[in-house]
Amino acid sequence: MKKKSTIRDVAKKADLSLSTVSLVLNKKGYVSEANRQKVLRIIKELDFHPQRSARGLATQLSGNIGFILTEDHFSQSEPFYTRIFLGTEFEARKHNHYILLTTVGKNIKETSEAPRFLLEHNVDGVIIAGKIGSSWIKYIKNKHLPILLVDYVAPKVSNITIDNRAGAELVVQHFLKGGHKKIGFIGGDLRHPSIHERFAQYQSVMLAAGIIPSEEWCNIDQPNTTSSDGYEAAKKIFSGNDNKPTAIFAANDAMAIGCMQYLKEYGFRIPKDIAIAGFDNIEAGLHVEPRLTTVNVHREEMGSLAVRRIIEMVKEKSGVVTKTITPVELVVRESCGIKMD
Amino acid sequence: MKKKSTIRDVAKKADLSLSTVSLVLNKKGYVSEANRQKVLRIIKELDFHPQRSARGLATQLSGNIGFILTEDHFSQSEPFYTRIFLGTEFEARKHNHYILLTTVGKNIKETSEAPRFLLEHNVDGVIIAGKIGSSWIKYIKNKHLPILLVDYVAPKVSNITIDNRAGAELVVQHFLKGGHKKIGFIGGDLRHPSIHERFAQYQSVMLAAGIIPSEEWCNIDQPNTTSSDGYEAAKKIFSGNDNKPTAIFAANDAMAIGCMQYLKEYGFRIPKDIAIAGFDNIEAGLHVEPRLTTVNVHREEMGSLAVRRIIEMVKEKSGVVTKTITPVELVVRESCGIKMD
DNA sequence: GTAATATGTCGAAACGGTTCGATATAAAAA
DNA sequence: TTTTTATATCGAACCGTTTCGACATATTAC
Repeated sequence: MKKKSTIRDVAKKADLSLSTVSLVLNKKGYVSEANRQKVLRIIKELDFHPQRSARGLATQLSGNIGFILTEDHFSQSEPFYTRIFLGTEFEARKHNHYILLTTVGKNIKETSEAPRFLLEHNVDGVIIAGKIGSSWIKYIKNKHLPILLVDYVAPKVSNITIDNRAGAELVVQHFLKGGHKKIGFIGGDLRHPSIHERFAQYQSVMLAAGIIPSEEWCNIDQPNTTSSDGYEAAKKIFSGNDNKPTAIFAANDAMAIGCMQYLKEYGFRIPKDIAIAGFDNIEAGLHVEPRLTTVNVHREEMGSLAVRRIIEMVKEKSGVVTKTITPVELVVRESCGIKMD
Repeated sequence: MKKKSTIRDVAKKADLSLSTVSLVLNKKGYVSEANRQKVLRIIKELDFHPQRSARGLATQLSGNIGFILTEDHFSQSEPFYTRIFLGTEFEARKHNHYILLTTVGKNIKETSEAPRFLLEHNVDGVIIAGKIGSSWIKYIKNKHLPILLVDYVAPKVSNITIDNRAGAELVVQHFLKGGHKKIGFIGGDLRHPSIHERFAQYQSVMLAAGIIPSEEWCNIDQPNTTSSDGYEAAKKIFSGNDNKPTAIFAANDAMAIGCMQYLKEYGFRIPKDIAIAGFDNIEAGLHVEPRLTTVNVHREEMGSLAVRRIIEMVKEKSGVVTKTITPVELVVRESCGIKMD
């Protein structure tokens, strides 16, 4: 029907200048309380919303935040990073920002072009979730854009990570409390810091408990951390090997589920013969039989934390590198056969 | 290091006016081939990229496309719509557009506020994936924005849908060819047009084959179409009922998988005792034992189709309502125990 | 009582593009 | 040859906001 209203319409109707209205809009400078109320009222009346592009042009800020995911991370059937994205989306709304999601190849050469939002200076900062090639990080740094890594680390870059060590410790202690000694670990892609930390902490807790973890209980050679990697890892450990573990700590839930699949097919009873626990607390862990004991990770919260942090970084421009660790907790279900007390 | 270059820098270096450079940029009007080449070369040299906000302000177009998903659709563990989103993202890149993803409550009242991109006129068109309350559609229409529904229908709104009837027919025919007569259907949320069509076509193919589908073979009362709904539906059909079907066509893969879970737990052998097929061809169908026969849906393609279509709609402004149906194909795996020939 | 400071308002200049005539020349039609 | 039409280039206005500096008034300090 009627045309979009602009700040001019508001100013005219309020019998004030553009500047004053703008000051109200941005909560800046001095405006008398009476006029501020008047302006606010008229803005409501006209259903006025400042136009993004105009504001962007004037401030040289887009109000957008780039969210980069590698293609393989996005395509994973279990939406781990997607959940983090969702968290960013919610939080961004509150701060009147938009998230621009894009996927890229692992390294910059693999893809024909960089995300357009980088080329067009259409984001004020970039959040990267999960493992990514360092070439990308270098490239973005070069554009002088704030970067924040989520569930990944790189030198001199701010990040938000999971308390993997605490999580691993909770799992191993839980097994120990249940009387297990021969606790194994399955994992893949140890170059991912999260996986690496989980493994490292598994080892040190075992040693601290006076148990030397046997190599026969473990398999960390899988290329990835999907459920089929878990299946393969289980095969390696449980086929033709006398020194079998009685419990398995999987690097993540997907692998745990693949592992369970193998065990069930080959007649092992869970948790009676083999206890098992994962990490991440993905949905699917609720739908397996028995339900999977795991470590809960606050994915949405990591996302919203990331947004708050990156907005700060955009404002500050100081370039201080911050490292934030988000807590985890043990979620005990039936796959371990151990009661909480 | 150096500042972002602007169209002015390009013009100066090329010894041409702003207008001419702009014409080259937008492939409009007349520009001599020599000058066009010169401009293009200098753009490369200066690594110039027109700034989004400036262009947006001038054209009154944002270059953004809104992608709306209801919260429950997004949160589903199986990323059906997420895949469609991915398709839109890829396609949008090619057309130099961005996708703004947002989630909303089922109906407009449930959520405190409309997506900001609607308020701020920060999108040129809106893609809605999956079922959504009609209040939303009305609201967006009111903003005079082009709308395109994907995997959903509403009166007087353009859409892109799946050829559900063809898919259902393929499945039922496949069962019939395998000698099955007592073919059941499980489903939920029949108000979703896709589910409804699958069920309707199941019925009509059965009738056409001279079989009256017994109610005892079917369960369509589940509230949703998740795997636990599938589990429940299977329980209804297979517990305490003599007239059991020998084959089950599930409204989607998630339900099929839930159904398989029930059957396995209660000692039915798949496909020997019960054959089963789903719809959607989700990843998880590959990871169940036996692997799930299903109907493949081109999700990414639906997404890219959607983007192309909505961009056309933005350009045309004609408001012609179009309905596009995307094809499907049968994917035969082991869960039916029927060979292809 | 005057100088310094805090508060309130506004005009005008950006920000970086697009696009509408106006103008000039070359090619085609009369 | 003159008139029309197609091709090429440009200047200037415009899109809707923010923000700087100027100005005016009210308050406080000295």
